[in-house]
Amino acid sequence: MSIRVRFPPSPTGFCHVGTARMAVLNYLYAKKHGGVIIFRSEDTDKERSKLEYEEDIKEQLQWLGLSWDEFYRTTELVGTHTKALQKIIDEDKAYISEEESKKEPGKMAKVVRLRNPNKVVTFTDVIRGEISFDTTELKDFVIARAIDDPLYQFAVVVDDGDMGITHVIRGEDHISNTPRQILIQEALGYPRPVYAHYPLHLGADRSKLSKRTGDVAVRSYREKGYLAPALLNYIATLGWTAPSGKEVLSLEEMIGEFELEDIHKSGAVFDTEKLNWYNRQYLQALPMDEFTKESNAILKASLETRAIAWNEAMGTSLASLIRERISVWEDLRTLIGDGELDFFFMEPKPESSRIPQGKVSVADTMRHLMSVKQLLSDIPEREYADPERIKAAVWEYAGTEGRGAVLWPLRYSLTGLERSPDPFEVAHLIGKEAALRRIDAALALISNV
RNA sequence: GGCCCUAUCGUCUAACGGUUAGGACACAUGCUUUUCAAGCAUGGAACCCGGGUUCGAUUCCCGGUAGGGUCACCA
Repeated sequence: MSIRVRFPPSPTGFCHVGTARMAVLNYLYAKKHGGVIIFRSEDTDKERSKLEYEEDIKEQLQWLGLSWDEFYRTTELVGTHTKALQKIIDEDKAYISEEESKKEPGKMAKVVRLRNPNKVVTFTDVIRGEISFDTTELKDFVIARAIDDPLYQFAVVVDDGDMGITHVIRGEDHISNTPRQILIQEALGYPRPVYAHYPLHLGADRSKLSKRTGDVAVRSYREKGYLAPALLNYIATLGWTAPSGKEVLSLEEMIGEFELEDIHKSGAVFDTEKLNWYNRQYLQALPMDEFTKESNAILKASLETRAIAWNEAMGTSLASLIRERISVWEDLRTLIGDGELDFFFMEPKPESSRIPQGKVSVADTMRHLMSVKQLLSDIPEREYADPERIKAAVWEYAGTEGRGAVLWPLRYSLTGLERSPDPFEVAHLIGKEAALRRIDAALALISNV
């Protein structure tokens, strides 16, 4: 029998990490065993369901690299629900009950209730083993608001049955719904699928992940500049460990290693730090031209909003330096927003008092700056293209005079910042002419005091 | 509160009765060509508690405790 799984999100909000986890786990299992994946938009709650959310869920899952074979909307299947409902009413396994509406107090409504056989339901969960419930306390629970308006519990069972779902892989918040669904299933005469309930992930304080404990929408991670494969990798390994022990895995590798039995039993805290680490791994692995394209786009946009002239060539040569410093694209926006990269695109504004390093005198600092300027200007233009060559030119002098005393004022004059990449790299990137000009500017500044 | 599930470093986890309890993230310290970043090295850091079973329990069983889930005419 071929495997058929489903992911049935309810389109009542943007695609969140939990939705993505459900989709990933189902996807991995189906792909591993050559099964069929059904995406079913569980839109039975007509008040909260919106097409906009359904679109978002599809969009984000596709962005993550997931796909499905069949797509349905629960509300478009009501015909079959009504038929199934009528069938068990006719068989007296369910009945219509006229009672006061809970949705509209004061009004009478005809809801459908299942005739509960009041027995102990036992089922086997692939992840947790045998679980049993006494369903007596459930009473004759409601399965439809009206004959043509089924509740989720009922619709799910009918749809799963009709679609031949063989494996139900879902969060453990559904574990106590399972006996209820099994009762409906048995009334309807459908075969019981294999169940696998994975634990929910938690917020940093071990509480349930909600809007309050941080970002949960996939789209917000995307907007912050997380890479799809990185997020996917993290989400998949949050609650599942590959038998090989590998932590960084491609979708293909995950499919190859995936088994339901390896899903953990306890809930894991969603750790943004670790996600960032994953993202960095993937950022590092990006082809350089792809990285540059994106970093240039971010750089350009950010500089232009601050009215700083954009320089494509400069941006491109900055790429590898940027790659060393960020984990997520958002980090680059922060970096540039804080002005830490400005000196590559405009003249820096050093403060004269900070040009000398520590207690080094102004006179000595000026002497060093002038010497370094001479050493730099002696470098032939073509050799200036190599930062190593620049370092070599200055190194011996810095060694004898004191590295800090020489290198600090050099770097500070070039960047105007207390923290920056090393002076040789900077001198190389901004070019010989600009470097000499900036040293002159610093000398003028410091001698005026 | 009833019912259900879970329990190893701060976090994610490995271990499937006998290990110096391993790895990753984070953290601390050091090193490398001033600062920053990266990199490398080193380090601190865990078996929830109490009973059993056993020659021997982190591992198996029971109880407690804690956390989570669920108790809708939501999904």
